[in-house]
Amino acid sequence: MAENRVRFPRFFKVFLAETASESLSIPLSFMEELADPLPPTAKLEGTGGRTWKVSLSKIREGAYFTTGWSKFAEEHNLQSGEFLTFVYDGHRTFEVSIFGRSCCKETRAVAEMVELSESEEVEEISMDDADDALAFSDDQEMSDRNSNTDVIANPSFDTNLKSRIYELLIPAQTIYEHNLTFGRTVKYIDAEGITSGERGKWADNRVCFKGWDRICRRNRLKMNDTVTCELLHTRKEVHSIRIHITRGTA
DNA sequence: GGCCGGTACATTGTCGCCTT
DNA sequence: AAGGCGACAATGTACCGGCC
Repeated sequence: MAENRVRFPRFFKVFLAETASESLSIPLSFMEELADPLPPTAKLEGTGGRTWKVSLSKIREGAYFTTGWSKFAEEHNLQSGEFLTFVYDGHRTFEVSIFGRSCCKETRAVAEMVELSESEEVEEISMDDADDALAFSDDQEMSDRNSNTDVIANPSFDTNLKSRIYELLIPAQTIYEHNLTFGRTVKYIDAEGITSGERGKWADNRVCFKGWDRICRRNRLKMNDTVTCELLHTRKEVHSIRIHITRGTA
């Protein structure tokens, strides 16, 4: 199935208007995939088949899409909380896919009208970029093939800032409900990029992951903020946790 | 026989203490 | 300061007995 395809390096970001409308940071862990020195520009290939030229800037140790990014964001009508995947061809082109809040891949800023049968479009979601970044649960995948309802495809749970900030506890109920398994590490994905955490060892086999303090700190979490942790998995094995933060009002 | 309330036990979430 | 792990409180569930 997917194993025969060329595996280009890829990363994904959650778009937040307040931090990413003018520029977008490229995850530090992705820097090793980029040429050194950094090329001055890159090409973004949108979901509608058009391309945008953007500047690549190195700020401190990180790289950013700068000039041209805001135009891309505007023309794709990017909204906070939407999920973007970037597939890098190894030269200068990033193929960008947009997953709206329905968790389905969306086509925006089209170059021309292209007739796409429903089955083709869904196939693209499940076979292409989504297989690494977004893993749909078996049940949800089936339902998404038949409808485009506004539901969250991946298991998720809510948490908030605890006194024990360096561990993230995965609720047993969530694990049980979705029959999930976990490896030795998990990737945390938030608006700032990707970081990873190792699994903690608890006597009663409950599941918790370290490195959560980095997420708490870089997102400046407060006690009244709600953090929705979306569990991205492949065949029920969770490989990443996507972080959505709802700021409290108190 | 079916329903309801009380109790016991199991499970889970959080926190504190000790070690590194 | 960070991490490991146990203690304990809170919550959920199963079981049992009494009543209608």
